[in-house]
Amino acid sequence: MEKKSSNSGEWEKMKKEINELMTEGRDYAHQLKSQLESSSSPETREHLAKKILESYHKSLTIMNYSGELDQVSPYSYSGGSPKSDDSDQEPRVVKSSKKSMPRWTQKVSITPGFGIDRTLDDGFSWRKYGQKDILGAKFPRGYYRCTYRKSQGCEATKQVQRSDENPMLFEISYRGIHSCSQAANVGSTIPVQNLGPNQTQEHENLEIVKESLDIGHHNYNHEAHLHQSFPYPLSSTPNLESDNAYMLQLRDQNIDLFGSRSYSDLGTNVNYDFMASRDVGSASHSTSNSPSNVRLESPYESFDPNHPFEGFGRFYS
DNA sequence: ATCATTTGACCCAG
DNA sequence: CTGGGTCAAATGAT
Repeated sequence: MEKKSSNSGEWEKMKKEINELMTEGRDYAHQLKSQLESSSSPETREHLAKKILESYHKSLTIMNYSGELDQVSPYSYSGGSPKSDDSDQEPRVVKSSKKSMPRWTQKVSITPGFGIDRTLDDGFSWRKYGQKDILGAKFPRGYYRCTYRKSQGCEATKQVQRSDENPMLFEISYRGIHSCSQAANVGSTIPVQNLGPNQTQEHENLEIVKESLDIGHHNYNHEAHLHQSFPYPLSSTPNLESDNAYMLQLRDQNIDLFGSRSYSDLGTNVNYDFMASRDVGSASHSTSNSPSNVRLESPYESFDPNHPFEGFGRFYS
């Protein structure tokens, strides 16, 4: 299998990223191990566990995507039903430079009260630059680009589209690889400590969801509580279950990851679309800067208990 | 004042 | 021409 020559650049970059991510994950794991031995605060441990998970998640994303470059295998897995998934309605047409960027889709379902943050928060900071009504779709599509596009020339973008059927399902399609410093440092969602230059990240995370959720204007009838707009408790709240649960989850995922299932925590469904080729200008930096999250409380805590999400029962284990 | 989001206009590929 | 993606001025938030 030969890959396009133009892919090699991407490949090298991804390789490097994966390497960094895995190394980082290992380091965090080590830290966590020692933290466990010495009775440290549960927050610290949780934090570490989260970082590890993020590292894994990211590297897997990259790996899976890069796999598409090598071999054309429609990598797709769902967190619940292994049914026809490959049939994504995505234009797999590549042509111009811009559209030839690597692209893959991730289906994310949020669950009230659980790991939404991690599901929607991919660890990168995004800035919204547009929103469009899409033909046939109830909800508009949000367009985001890397916050550091200007400063670092990072061309990564993503689109967030809420599912018609399931308002809690989001289809997030990514385009391009991050070339910004974020790429080198995955663990961006830090519960405590605020070291980042700007704390845009937590905003982004929230906004993304908020927007996407808030855009029911299309089929808004007087019937529903207009102001409701799905105030899920999302955010990058580190409000994870407990250390133990989290650790178990972590272990579970590890198994899955290297087993056959892979990341299937919250119904996260990743759909990788191959094709790509277009070197992303700058090489990846390796700044030690860490965008952080200072979110400790969720502004969307006040969601309606009236409307249960039973219809979406399949999300969380 | 700065930076992010909103939103209609604009661009362009199909 | 149409629809999807992006731009950029206005607006909003901090």
